[in-house]
Amino acid sequence: MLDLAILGLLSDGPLHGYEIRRRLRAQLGLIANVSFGSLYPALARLEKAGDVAVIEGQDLPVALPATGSLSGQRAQLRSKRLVGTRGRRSKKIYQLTDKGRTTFESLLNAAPSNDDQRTFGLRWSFARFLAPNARLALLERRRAQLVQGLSDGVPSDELDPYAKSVVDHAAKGVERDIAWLDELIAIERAQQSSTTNPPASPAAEVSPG
Amino acid sequence: MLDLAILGLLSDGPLHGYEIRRRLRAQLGLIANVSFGSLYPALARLEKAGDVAVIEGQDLPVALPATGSLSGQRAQLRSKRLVGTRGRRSKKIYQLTDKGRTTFESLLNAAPSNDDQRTFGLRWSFARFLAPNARLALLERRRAQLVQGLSDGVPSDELDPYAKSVVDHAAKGVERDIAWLDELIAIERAQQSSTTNPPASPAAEVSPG
DNA sequence: GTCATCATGTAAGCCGTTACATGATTGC
DNA sequence: GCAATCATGTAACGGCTTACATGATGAC
Repeated sequence: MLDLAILGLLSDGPLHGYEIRRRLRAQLGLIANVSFGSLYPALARLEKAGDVAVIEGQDLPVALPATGSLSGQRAQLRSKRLVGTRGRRSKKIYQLTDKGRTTFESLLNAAPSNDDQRTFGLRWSFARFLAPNARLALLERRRAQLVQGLSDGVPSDELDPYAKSVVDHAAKGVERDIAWLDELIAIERAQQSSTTNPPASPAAEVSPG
Repeated sequence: MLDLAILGLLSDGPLHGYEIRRRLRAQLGLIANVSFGSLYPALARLEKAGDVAVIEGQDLPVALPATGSLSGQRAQLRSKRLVGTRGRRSKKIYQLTDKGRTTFESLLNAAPSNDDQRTFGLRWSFARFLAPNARLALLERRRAQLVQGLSDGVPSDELDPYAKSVVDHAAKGVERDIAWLDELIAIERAQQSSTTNPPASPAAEVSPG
């Protein structure tokens, strides 16, 4: 899931870790507060897998002026100490590779699993990268899940007032979600039919919001 | 969190694991699908900690009466087989201990942490076990969190339509949650003032739903 | 020259999952 | 008698968090 989010954000252009996190909170309020302890390892993993590649921060000299001094000045030593051992400490800007783009698409499409309960919002945020029919499929799958969940657990009565208020409120929320999905489905359908058999009106850029 | 849910459910009377899970889905749709792989270990842990105690299933003969029944013999043998080694295989009915009751209350009250983002619904389900002022505090803390979250991440524009639709829908959901909390707060306030200084009208049993 | 913020990382651990393994009960 | 369901558990593992540790940059 984190991978999906990272690859998705990088689809719009190179970013460094810190910035990725910032956007994660800002744009996808859902995943708010992904900690560095999971973000950086995830980036390292993705790099190792060849899905992303580092392009060293441009604002730092890319080609290090290889200092000939063996001992060197203390200040210099401290700032460069790590270069030989594990890489420099500065912005590491990540960029999607071709493989990464492929990975992203398969992550985005594939998901009959039940975890798209949480990842639906994330997926839909990246819906522009999906084919129109995949978009519709995603929406309808999600809708079915919600309907299912509603019919499943609704005894509601014979709960004490507090518990009941929670259940009822949650149910109302799910109903709203379904209504929202119905809007989105309608929009998608309209768009699809308008592009497949080009009618009179252009109707460009229909907003799903 | 699972502990809280378990202890809360057991506050209404003894239950066995399977039933706890059933109620978890039914009553608290939130935690739906807690797996056995986490439920049973949790119960074991709680038992070890002395928060719950096992009362062997009453529907099974505790003192096994030597039935003359033929088919019963095999079944009895089989069910007894493990008694010496690891305990019998049958319903294990759990019951809250006094310590468990205390643990439950502290779990329910204590939580300045950020995880009550997810646990709020659970907590409120058990609000009847909270003192009136603790109930109000819980509601107001939750409200503050939601308001905070709303003001935090709302650039909203300059996102593509799909991402925007997600963000906007989420924001609307949060607003609805806040409105709901406001209702609950009003109800609590009314109840509190009506019980502290008893006015004319009884106004018994105000439903928060 | 020091403080806040930006920036990257490691280590330990929690909480939960899936997959596996087994036994008991009930209905047909 | 056999299948479905009820019922309990273990093992392996995964993802994310907190806490820790470090370094660079810019503002004042």
